[in-house]
Order: sequence, then C-alpha cells, then structure tokens
Amino acid sequence: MTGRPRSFDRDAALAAAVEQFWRVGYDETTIATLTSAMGVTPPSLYAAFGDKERLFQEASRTYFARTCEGMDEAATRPTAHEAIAEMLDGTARAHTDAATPPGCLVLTEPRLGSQRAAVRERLRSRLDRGVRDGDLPAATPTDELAGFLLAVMRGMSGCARDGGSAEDVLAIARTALRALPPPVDRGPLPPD
Amino acid sequence: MTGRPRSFDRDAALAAAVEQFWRVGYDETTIATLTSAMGVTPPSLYAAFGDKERLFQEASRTYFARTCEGMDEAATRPTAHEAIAEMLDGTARAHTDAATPPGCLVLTEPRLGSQRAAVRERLRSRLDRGVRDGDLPAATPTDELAGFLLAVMRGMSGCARDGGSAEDVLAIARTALRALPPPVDRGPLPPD
DNA sequence: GTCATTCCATAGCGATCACTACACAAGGAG
DNA sequence: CTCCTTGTGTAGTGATCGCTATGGAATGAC
Repeated sequence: MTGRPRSFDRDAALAAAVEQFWRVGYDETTIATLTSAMGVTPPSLYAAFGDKERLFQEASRTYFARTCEGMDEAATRPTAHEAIAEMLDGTARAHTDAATPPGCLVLTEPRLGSQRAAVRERLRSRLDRGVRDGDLPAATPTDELAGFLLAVMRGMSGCARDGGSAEDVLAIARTALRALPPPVDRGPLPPD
Repeated sequence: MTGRPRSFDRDAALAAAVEQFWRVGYDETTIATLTSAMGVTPPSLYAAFGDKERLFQEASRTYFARTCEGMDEAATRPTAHEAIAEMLDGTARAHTDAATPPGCLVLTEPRLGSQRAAVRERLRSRLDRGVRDGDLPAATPTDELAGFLLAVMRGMSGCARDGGSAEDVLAIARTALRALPPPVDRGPLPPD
C-alpha cells in the first residue's frame, strides 16, 4: 500500500521541466534532456508525471499561474493606465530576467493558445474596469486594445528571445502605452 | 558532361518547400514531408538543394525577398505615417491571406533573427527619412520606434497563427499607428 | 522474518529522424 | 552502337525519438 518512497523532489523536478520547456519549447525538449535536467530516470519521470504531453501541461499550468499572479497584482493599480503600464513593465522584466530563460513560455509556445486568450481576457477585463471607473473614454474599444496589447507582449517576448536587452524590451512597452486612449481628466483629486 | 535532365521543376519544388517551412517551421518540417510536398525523392532533393539546412536557407531567402519587395513599395508613400501604415496593412493582409499559411516565416522562425534585424532596419530607415522630410518630429526616437513596430508585426503574425481573422490582425496594426508621434503640420494641406 | 506495494536502474522496444549507397535510366559525345 | 555524365528510385544506414518491460531495491503491514 505504501511502497518505496520517491527519491527525488517532485516540485523541484517539475521546476526543472518548466525551465526546459521555457528555454527551448515543447518540440525541442526531449525526454533525454528532461531526465537529465530533472535528475530523474525515464521510468520515474513517467511514473510521476504521465507522459511528455501531461508533464508539459502541468509545467505550463505552473508557469501560467505565476504569470497570472503578476498580472492580477498589476491590475490592482488605481487607474487603467497605471495597471497596463505595470503589466507591460512586469512583462518586460520577466522576459529579460537573467535567472530565467528569455521571453515567455505562454507567448511563444504554439499550443498554448488558450492561455494566451486568457491573458488577453485579463487585459480586456482591466480595460473594461477602466471604462467603468471613468479613467478611460466610454467609447474605448477594449477588446481591440487587449488584442493589441497581447500582440505587443508577444513581440516583447520575441525581442527578448532574439537577445534584446531589458532596455530594448522596456522601450517596446513604453512605446505601446502611447497607443492607449488619453486618460480622462476627472478633476484635481486622483480617482482612487 | 550533360547527363540526364532533371525530371522536376526546381522553382516549383522550392516553392513547395517554402510553403512547408512557412506552415510548420524548420524543426517540424521533415525530409519526408518535404519530399512528399515537393514531389521529389530524397536523393533528388539532396542533389538539387544540398541538405535540409541549405534548402531552408534558400527557401527563407526566397520568402524574405518577397517580404522586402512589399516593404520597399510601401516605403515609397510620401509621408512616414502613410508608409508605416501601408507596411502594417500589407503585413496584416499577408499574414491572413487564405492562399498562404497564416503568419510570417521570418517573424516566427527562431533562426531568422538576422532577417528580422533587416526588417527592423528597413522600418528605422523609413522613419529616419520621415524625420529628414520633416513629417516626423526631429526628436523622434526612430530606432526605438522601429523596435516597437517589429514587435507589433511579430504579434500580428502570432495572432494570425492562433487563428485570428484578417480584421483581428488589422485592428492590431491600426492601434499600433496611434503610438507614432503626431505628424508635423507642414502647411495648409492636412498632413493626413 | 514474509509479503505486498511502490520506486529505481538498465536496457531496449518500434518508429522516425536526416541522410546516402547502389543500381538503373536518360540524355549528349564520339 | 559505346562511353560518360548526371538524375532517379529503392532500400537502408546509424542516431535519436517517446516510451516501457524487467528485475532489483526500499518502504510499511503483519
């Protein structure tokens, strides 16, 4: 019933898998590189995580959860402009963090389209709140704008993957903010 | 000296190879799918194109030449705003043309970084001309702006690959234009 | 201790990868 | 026709892919 205990840290092994998928993508990641990076033999990998596909799903879910944390925290900024600026800034920092592979797994991996849609939905949701709060014009095309911002984030990821510096990626984010509608002036007091 | 003549159209076979690399990328394209799509057996492929790497180089060079044609033609527009708008519009149309795979080979394939740098350079060059012509402010950060536009184009390609419609991709292009500096008023005629 | 259960390590499965050896076919030169 | 050159088609190379059969090691239950 109980059996021999596992000889490796499952979470640590999963983190190593995340790092692999993140750096070279699903297709270029092989079971051999995974077992090497995770410090685990193939049978142990399959016993603990199923197959390559399920391991990738679990890895991408872990990765995506962290991404969403960052976005949700940035979304708490009082105005839509500040929130979007913080999201793009955090994205730029994450994409060029020397401690992790460049770019973003969700924005790069072809098969993670649904996660990208979720990111876009989060962007739109924050823009919608900006319209409700009155710091964005009522006529703001929030869905179009969210699609644009997702595209910019993807471009930032690609720039980082091509070796772009943190400043290069940040410059993209800064420029993208110019495409937002001008903030609505709501009087002498800050709206929050 | 003369030998047996080739039994297939080299250009047509190359075009089929371009289509393969374009649709699924370098890594996912196998010799087997290439020979099938090109209507050629492996020895003929290797005799005519070298190996997979050289075939890809020739295919991407062919593809890139067409891309540059489109950009150079768009660059002839009188103002920088019109030229950039035309480039983004042409990009959007190319990325969602039903007759070709969605997205862009150059903007998608990791190993084509130098071609992406060339696209960015073309964008910067046209922006620089806009500054010289006086339809962009003298202080315009043309290099940063070119990096931003390349990122947007990459995002447009990704959107198309994710199944985005022509209108979705065009909306990204339209929104990106809002990030350009306002045109310099150069007299009684409206600059737009 | 014995047993059942679970994990680990070696070793290798069939399939597919990029690529090619070999024999033959199709042309020009003489 | 006989050569010579070059392309074609079959069939298969060693390497690597994702994945697993098998046997032994490590635990708890009794």
